[in-house]
Amino acid sequence: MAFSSSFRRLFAGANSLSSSPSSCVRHCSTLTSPRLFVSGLSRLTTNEKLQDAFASFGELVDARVITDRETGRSKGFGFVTYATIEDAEKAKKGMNAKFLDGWVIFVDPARPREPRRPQQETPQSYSGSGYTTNKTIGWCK
DNA sequence: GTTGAGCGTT
Repeated sequence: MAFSSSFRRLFAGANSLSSSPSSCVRHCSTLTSPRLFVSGLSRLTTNEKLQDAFASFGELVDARVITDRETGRSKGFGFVTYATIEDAEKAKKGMNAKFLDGWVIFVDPARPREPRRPQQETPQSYSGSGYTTNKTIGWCK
């Protein structure tokens, strides 16, 4: 059978074509911070509601709805902080585009707030020989 | 009562 050889070549070509140099994207959507930004909240949603809605995904360290100081009402978004990043990831995937108080809420990784003044210790852990220990977060299973 | 796409307080 002379067909098998041409088939083999076609398959080999297709296989080599499937390798793209810019396709270095890993299926790893791990967050870099256990802090989540929740938007789309109802103006009636309060901290307890937010906490109650997100508590079932992991250990919730903090959950607060941002309220305007002048009016005392919710600004329509809030922040939730989990004990671990995995829980935050689970909550993000589990609560994103879901309903809360009749509104569709969106969960996204919170942006790192501006560098605060030198009050908190700077854990610049050195390895001993002048090299910084890179404690990169990103457990990819 | 207030219907918006928005990243905050010690």
